[in-house]
Amino acid sequence: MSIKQNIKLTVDAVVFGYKPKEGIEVLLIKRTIPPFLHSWALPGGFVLDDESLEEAVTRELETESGVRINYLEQLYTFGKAGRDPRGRIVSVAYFGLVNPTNFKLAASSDAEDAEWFNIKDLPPLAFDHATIIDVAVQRLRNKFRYEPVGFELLDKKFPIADLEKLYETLLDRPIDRRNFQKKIKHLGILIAHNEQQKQVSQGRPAKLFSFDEARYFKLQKEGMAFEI
Amino acid sequence: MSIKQNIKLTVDAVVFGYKPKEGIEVLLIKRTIPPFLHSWALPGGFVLDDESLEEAVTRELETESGVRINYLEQLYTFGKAGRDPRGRIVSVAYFGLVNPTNFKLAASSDAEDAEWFNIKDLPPLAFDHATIIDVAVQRLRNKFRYEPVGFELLDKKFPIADLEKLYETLLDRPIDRRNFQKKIKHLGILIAHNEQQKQVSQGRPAKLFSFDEARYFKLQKEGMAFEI
DNA sequence: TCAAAAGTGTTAGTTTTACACCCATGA
DNA sequence: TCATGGGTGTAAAACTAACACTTTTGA
Repeated sequence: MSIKQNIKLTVDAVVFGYKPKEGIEVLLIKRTIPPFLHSWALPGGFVLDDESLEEAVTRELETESGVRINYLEQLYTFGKAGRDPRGRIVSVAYFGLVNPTNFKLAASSDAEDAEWFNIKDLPPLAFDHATIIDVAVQRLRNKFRYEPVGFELLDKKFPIADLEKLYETLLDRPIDRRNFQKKIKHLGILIAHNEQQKQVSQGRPAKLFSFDEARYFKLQKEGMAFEI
Repeated sequence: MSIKQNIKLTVDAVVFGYKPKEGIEVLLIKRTIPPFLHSWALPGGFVLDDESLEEAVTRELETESGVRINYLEQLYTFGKAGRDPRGRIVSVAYFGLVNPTNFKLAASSDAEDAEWFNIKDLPPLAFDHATIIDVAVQRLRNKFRYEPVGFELLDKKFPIADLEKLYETLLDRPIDRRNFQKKIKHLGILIAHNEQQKQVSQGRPAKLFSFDEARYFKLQKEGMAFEI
């Protein structure tokens, strides 16, 4: 190839987790190499010559934080000159969802530390990672308006109130419990179980539901309009 | 920078035009250099070291086809190894909309020819450009469900039927004229003019409308739910 | 028996859908 | 005067929004 081009390519992952008690969190790692040594940053790194972009993100996520993820979509490519002090570096950012209770975070060789941070309370970040997270948060906040959301974020079986809280968090306003249930049940994505939540706090124990995966993924693919 | 990485970065543009009579068309150029010499392909090319991705697409579009565009959004980044026979080349694809009647296509130095092709009738394409166009068409087909569409595609002043035909093309089914008008007028994005369409064919001449740009761009930013 | 959270229906208002006749123009 | 396409309203049905009392449990 005769082209002279001095651009390097990286990938970064914005992985969101949801805890009904805490809200929406994002996975950050603490850098062990300059630039931005010891700063918090998104997991990510250089793409190898023979791996796909998806393989690169998955690999970096696993080696830097121990998180193995099954939902990842491409978010946006950030390519402004000057976004990295080392030179011209273009980064393809990915957007992931996980249930954080399924993992023990394991900072490994490439990262000093890996932690969940509430998106309302982020530390100073390396590079333009704050911007990338902003874009990802917007994407998340739009996503649930045209596809179902929750499968990757909640436990396998969950009380309907957890799903409702997720939607309240995304909408950033209270939702009427009865109308929400009508709407969600009408979508047909929930399966009711004859089990009740083990008591964690006071009050009447809630019935548990899970997602009807076939219908959930069908709606995810086809799209829908969710308005509440 | 110590990293050894042998990946090159290109940009490609999927520019859609709309002609009420013909439907939705995409701008293609005929290649003057190998690989895929003389094949039809998307306008695009290598990113220069000191330009942003947007600058790169705009430049390539203008030099290859003479199209100067004012609506461009990033579409997706295609990075599978093997998508380009010259080596590992990652391409950031952009999505653009123009009114094709505003331009004379001018194939220049870098392209043998530049032409509009109906998206239902594409020639064989270079690289993975057919896939890229597929992704762009999906994007276009989703776009009008959550933002207004038409401003970049139609004439400044247009009969409401042109807008309706655009939506029918995107939805790929007929729309009730009266309900469509109610819906669109209710959005408040149209300004009625006291002018009538110059006769092009038979029948009663239509009133002309234009977009209320302030309101149009407000809805575009905020999003909306369009269902008809 | 009290406090906490879950379960559950009805009504008014709004939105959506389906549907057909008359009007202005050029041929 | 005919053919073509444009302009326009109403009624039934579906959906959305607002609202409060009862039940189950643990403390």
